[in-house]
Amino acid sequence: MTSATSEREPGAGRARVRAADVASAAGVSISTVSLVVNDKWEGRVAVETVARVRAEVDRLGYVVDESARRLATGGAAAVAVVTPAFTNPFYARVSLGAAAALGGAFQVVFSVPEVGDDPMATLERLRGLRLAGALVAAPSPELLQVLARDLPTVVLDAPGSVAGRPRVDLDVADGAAQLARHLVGLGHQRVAFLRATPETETFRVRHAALATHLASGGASLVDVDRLVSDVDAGAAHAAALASMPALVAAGVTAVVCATDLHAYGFLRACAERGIAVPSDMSVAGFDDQPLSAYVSPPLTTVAFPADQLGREAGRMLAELIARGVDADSTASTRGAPDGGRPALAARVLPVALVVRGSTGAASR
Amino acid sequence: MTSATSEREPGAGRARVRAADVASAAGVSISTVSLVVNDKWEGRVAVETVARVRAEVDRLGYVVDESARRLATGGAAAVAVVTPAFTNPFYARVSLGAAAALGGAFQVVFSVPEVGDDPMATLERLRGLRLAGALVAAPSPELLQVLARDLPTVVLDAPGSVAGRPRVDLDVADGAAQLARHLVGLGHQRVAFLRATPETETFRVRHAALATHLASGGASLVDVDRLVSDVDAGAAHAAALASMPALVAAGVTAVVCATDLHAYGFLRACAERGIAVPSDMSVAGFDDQPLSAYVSPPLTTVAFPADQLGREAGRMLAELIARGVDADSTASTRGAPDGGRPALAARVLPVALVVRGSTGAASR
DNA sequence: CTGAAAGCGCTTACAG
DNA sequence: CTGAAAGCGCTTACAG
Repeated sequence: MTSATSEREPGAGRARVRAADVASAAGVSISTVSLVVNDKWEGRVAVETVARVRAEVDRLGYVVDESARRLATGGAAAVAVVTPAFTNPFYARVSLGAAAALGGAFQVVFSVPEVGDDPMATLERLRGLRLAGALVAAPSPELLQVLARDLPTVVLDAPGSVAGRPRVDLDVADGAAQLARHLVGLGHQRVAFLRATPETETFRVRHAALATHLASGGASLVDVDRLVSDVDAGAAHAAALASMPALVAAGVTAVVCATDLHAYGFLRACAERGIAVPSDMSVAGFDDQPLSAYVSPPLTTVAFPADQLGREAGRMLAELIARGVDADSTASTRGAPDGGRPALAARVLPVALVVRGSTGAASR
Repeated sequence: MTSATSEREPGAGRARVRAADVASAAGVSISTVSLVVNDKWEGRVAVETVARVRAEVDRLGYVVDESARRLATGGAAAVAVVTPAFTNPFYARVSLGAAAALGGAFQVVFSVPEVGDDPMATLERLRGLRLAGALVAAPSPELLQVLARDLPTVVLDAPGSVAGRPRVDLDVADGAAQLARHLVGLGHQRVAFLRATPETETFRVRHAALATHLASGGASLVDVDRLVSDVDAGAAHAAALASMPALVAAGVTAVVCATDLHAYGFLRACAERGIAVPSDMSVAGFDDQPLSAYVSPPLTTVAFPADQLGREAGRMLAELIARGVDADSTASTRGAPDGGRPALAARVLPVALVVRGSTGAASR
């Protein structure tokens, strides 16, 4: 009672209950316990026995050891969800959607590159987990290559990167087109783009499609120095402040931001510089984050169906795994529709422009 | 070539490399491979042998199977991080901090209650993972009770709930006090509180401490009907709109919101109702979310050190696990300082009021 | 310095 | 309907 360490041996109370414990308590064999807890007893174990085993399972609080189960079955029960940023609510929603679609059948492991470890190292660690597959959002090309080598992989939001790979994309280009038409309709002639770093495919497409559709509407995307930042409101704010003079000098009347997060920072910079939105300057983003309806003014943005993206990709991955087919062979499946299930190669989700108060008629 | 299914057998290419493969390739035994990959070879394996094994490990791409390793060592290599909401950036930052502190030694598993499964079911699943411990943020009392029963657990941000349990708290009461003094100093006499549901301890304390310190400053916290919502900007916006007339009728000049997320919704409601912030109404929150500096006006709020909270709790949990002591025995350690390490019972992190543009002198 | 063997807790044919 | 036994891929005394 006086010594804190002697009153209880270290780790006491944490002894796990094993199938053997349940078996001896119920007076049956381990095999029977296994059959019962895995619901494979029908026609193989007497109902009374099942009841007896279940009672002991409850009483003792038995839970199957996943490590042992996986080792025995050779099954890979985990799926990795790899996203660029944990703190970005967009990816949180994507992850949630994926977990909803996969959580029943697999343990979902979220990779957290933000913690600062080398993504490759993370991957190595993941490989030890007997992964059944992976979901990779907006990946860098290197990451993609390593991951998909021998693992069923579904890629999210990486428009145009690797053809023929199972993937679900957002129709980012169409979103940019809608936004371009909206701005042209409002009379904007000179538009700038607040770019994101690192510049993954999805950002490149947003930029390029915007330029194309602005041009076909008779307007132009003007290049402004330093109008680029990480995906972070604070960084975007600083970039906006730095390039504001150039923006004004170039006669820009509308700025499209690579993400809503960028737009928040840009909006604040306008407020601080006395630039009225939208009367002096229109501002728009991409994502439609939950908060975008609540900033001032509420943000015009291209809405991406985050949870649908995650859910859809999750479903696709589940099917890929069920087929027992890896990414490479799926790619070659495309040319040979054999009347079986359709190829999984690609799915594009529609996006929608949401017009709110941050865009308006072009100022002179 | 024509049949998509015959060109490759299901799952082909996914055969894992085992220690036995490395062993035979290197001409050594499995034991030696194990010793080498676990860096336990010094003084036990010849350096040339080590080199040979390592070469084969690299060549074959061998990664130790975690399931087998855990089974063999009996080690619990995973730690669960349980937070109320995945999509709330505050908890994302907390989780990141925890992962940073624990990620090296453990696999960190994030529990995602938002997916909609019963938290108790989640817990059962977690138990099969050979958890070494758990971090639980702002838990419901039931959850806490089940979790800590036989698992080293550190509780985060649950002020005043369970005494004597290893925990790290935010000095929420002090934050509320600072905010109360700030408002009193600005001349506010009638203040309202936008409450959060579900009302966990941390929210109760914010509310109570605010009331107390407002009172001691000669001001009062007035009760306003329907001024309550989920932790969500949209829900808060609706609640704000609904209670705005009552707020005005009651002569309230400042509203403190349970979280910044609530404040975003409230701010928008003010904008829509033509209530100027801060000249007509002051608004403040708790959290200091990354975005709070970028809303309009920038939000006065009590800053919580999210990553420090996660990191600190992670460190504490790691020590708890290293000691091989569970939550209960730690509690009893408190009364018996035996010259050993200090009790882990509690740690309180300071918080700081951040004054921005959303609070100002009380309107008439 | 090296390897054969036991054991971690399961699942799954297989034999009764 | 039930159980003994092999095997999943490791780690770790133990014996050489």
